[in-house]
Amino acid sequence: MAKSASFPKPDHDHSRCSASALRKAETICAARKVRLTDIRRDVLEIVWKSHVPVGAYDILAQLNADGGRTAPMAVYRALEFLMENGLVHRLASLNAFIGCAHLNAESGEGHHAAQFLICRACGTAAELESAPLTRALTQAVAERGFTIDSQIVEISGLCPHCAAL
Amino acid sequence: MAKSASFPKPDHDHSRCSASALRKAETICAARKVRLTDIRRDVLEIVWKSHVPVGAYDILAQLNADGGRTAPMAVYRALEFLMENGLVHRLASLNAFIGCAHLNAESGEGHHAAQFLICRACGTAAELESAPLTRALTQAVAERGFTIDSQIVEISGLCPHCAAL
DNA sequence: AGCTATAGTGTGATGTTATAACATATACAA
DNA sequence: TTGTATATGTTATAACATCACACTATAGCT
Ligand SMILES: [Zn+2]
Ligand SMILES: [Zn+2]
Ligand SMILES: [Zn+2]
Ligand SMILES: [Zn+2]
Repeated sequence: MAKSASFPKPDHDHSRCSASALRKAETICAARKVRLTDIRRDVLEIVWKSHVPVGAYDILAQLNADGGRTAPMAVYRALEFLMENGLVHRLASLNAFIGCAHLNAESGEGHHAAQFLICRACGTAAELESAPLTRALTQAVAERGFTIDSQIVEISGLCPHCAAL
Repeated sequence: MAKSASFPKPDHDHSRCSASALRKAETICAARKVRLTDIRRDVLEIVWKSHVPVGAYDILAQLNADGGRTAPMAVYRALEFLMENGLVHRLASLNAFIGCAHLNAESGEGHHAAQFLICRACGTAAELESAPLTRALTQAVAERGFTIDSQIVEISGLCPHCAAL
């Protein structure tokens, strides 16, 4: 398995991130035999416009930028689908959504546990995949006889790029 | 330092938890020279009615149960004060609030980092204080050059008592 | 093609959580 | 007492999320 990616650089070619994510999403949906409909694809595309988590109503506004009349419900339904299929994550501390950085067409799994680093300066959120952290967490929980269903780990602070300014 | 407390038992004498928390809160506020006013105390008392996190509007309803006219703002202001002074925590995954289980009149510190276990069956939330977890988290973050401001760790699942049923 | 079951979407209303803005009151110290 | 900072009251509104029900499109079958 690849080493965890570094924090997204402010000047990286993001069109590659976006295009790759969309391509993988198509593949994954085909493999899972679920339908990536227009609205779902549009929402996913908006979410992937950057590494900054975006609110449901922001997505809505972007969908309707050209005078459309999409309702909030449509956005939430699309997000629900995308989350079920592991294509986006929700950040509880921000009430916002971000594209999953660990798409893997091979894995049959839907949503997976994720940890996030969120920069207070640039707003960028990076998905963390730390085995030691997951291990420590699992262990600490198990020691207390608790059975884990789902976890939220969201760390706010300054990303290396913003700290260097 | 004491070993981390176990998950709150369904049948424990909760009036002790509550009374102790309120007493410590008085002490801490006195030490910090901040005012635990009536409304703040009332809100804290409501929060401590159980180990189940409570929503701001639930608190509001309880405050107004006798026909009062307290407004949402008052509750949010009280909660803000209580959080600043480390007396309650907010659970982002539930939009709800819970009394801090690690009150320590000695420590001059206000709010501290906390981790929570939340039972999906009984709703009880227990504050976790795991040094290894904190260490793993700090390390994983530092490795990526990220500077930590605040963290949210909320783990949902089944508590030992509910699992035993 | 035509039928049917299921999944997806449209629409309007409503529910829930949180904050803005400005007026008034209270505590405390000089 | 009188000023100043802190706390609260009040009204409105912002921001986030879901319900309920009607309608439409799609895929699979005959
Ligand atoms: Zn990118
Ligand atoms: Zn940054
Ligand atoms: Zn108790
Ligand atoms: Zn339980």
